Amino acid sequence: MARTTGSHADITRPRIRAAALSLFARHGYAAVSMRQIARAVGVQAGALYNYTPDKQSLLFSLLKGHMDDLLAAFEAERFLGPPEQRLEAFTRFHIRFHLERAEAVFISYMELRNLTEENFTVIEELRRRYEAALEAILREGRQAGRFTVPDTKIAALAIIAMLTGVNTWYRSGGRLSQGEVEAIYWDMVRKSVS
Amino acid sequence: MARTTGSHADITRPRIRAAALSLFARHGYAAVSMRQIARAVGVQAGALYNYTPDKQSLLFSLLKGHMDDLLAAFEAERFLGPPEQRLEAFTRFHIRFHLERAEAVFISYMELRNLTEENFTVIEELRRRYEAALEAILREGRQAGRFTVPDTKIAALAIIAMLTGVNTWYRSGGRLSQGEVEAIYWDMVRKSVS
DNA sequence: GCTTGATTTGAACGGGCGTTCAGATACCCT
DNA sequence: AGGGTATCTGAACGCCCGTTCAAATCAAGC
Repeated sequence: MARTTGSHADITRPRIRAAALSLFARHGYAAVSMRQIARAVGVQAGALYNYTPDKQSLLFSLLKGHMDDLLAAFEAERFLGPPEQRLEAFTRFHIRFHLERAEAVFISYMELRNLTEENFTVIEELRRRYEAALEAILREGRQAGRFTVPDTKIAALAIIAMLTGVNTWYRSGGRLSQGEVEAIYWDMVRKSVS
Repeated sequence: MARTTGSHADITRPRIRAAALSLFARHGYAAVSMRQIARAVGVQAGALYNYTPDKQSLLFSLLKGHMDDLLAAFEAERFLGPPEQRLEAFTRFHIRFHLERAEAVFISYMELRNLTEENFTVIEELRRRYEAALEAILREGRQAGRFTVPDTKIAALAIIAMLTGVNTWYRSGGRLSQGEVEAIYWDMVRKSVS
């Protein structure tokens, strides 16, 4: 009989994913070899191929997983109430979610060009869906006369770029707590669409 | 006597830099080989080493050149007048300058991690100087009672992240002209610090 | 405790990497 | 016309790459 419980795969697979995520974030996909990932896991390079058909699929799986997590977490939040409240919830959610997974966020932006065209299309569509969710909030706020936004599509992209920028400088234990950072950014976001 | 005018170096050097810039932007520093760069220039790989001691120096030179250009162009603008006017000038300058050199901007963000520690420090310091220039505008505007900014340091980073985000979606010939984009972003920046 | 299949090893494959350098080439100068 | 040097070629160096696969190892169920 096959071993179904407690098999090494249950342990090795996440360790490979974690090692690949960390190494890709630190050195870049192209600069990291399968042997380096294997070494980080404590295994020979050949063993990785029990878990991924190739290096490209490993990258794609990490990015796809990250985007799926993002959309799932977003939808689980169920933003309710008036537009201002929903925009604030989005702002705080975005900062919190992205700070919690800095490495995944990093490679999701940096390694897009290392995806095959087919894989890139998939990730881009998921990202587009997330952007559309923010744009919907802005559009409804504008229709309700609560927001003044010349172009909701661009405003959505601008806000996301601004918020994601937190990841480039925030370090926990620094001058500001995460809550303070959220408050500062919410202040700017709120005013920028008022 | 040495050939001093019309030497091939005057032609080859910029072609190497242009090819490297373009290839690094498209595929990433680590994924591009010296042989690929040479092929794009129409030369053998060995010839590149008449112009750069090694691949790392070539990358650093491109990034350093970009940052020097940025600071030189910024200082040449001589932002004058009241804080609002200077902030608007900064906003439009940033968008214009960055859209004009999308490839250099791209690698200046993406390839920082492929710099040696020493080279990274140099680029980081130049970037810090640019950020400080924006922060100075915000700080003076706040002191003059024209801006409401809870944290000028973070506001500067947030604004720069928002503005640089234009590069990820803007394509000339698209729905909006560059002037329209500048106007939309200036509207958001202005309000965000009001 | 043996069988069986999941998991891993370790070696090999062809190929590309960054860099070096002796020799060939091309062009300016006298 | 010929000398001299800036520039380039082409081959070579040792090394690492992604991937494959037969054989070894391991652990669960009988």
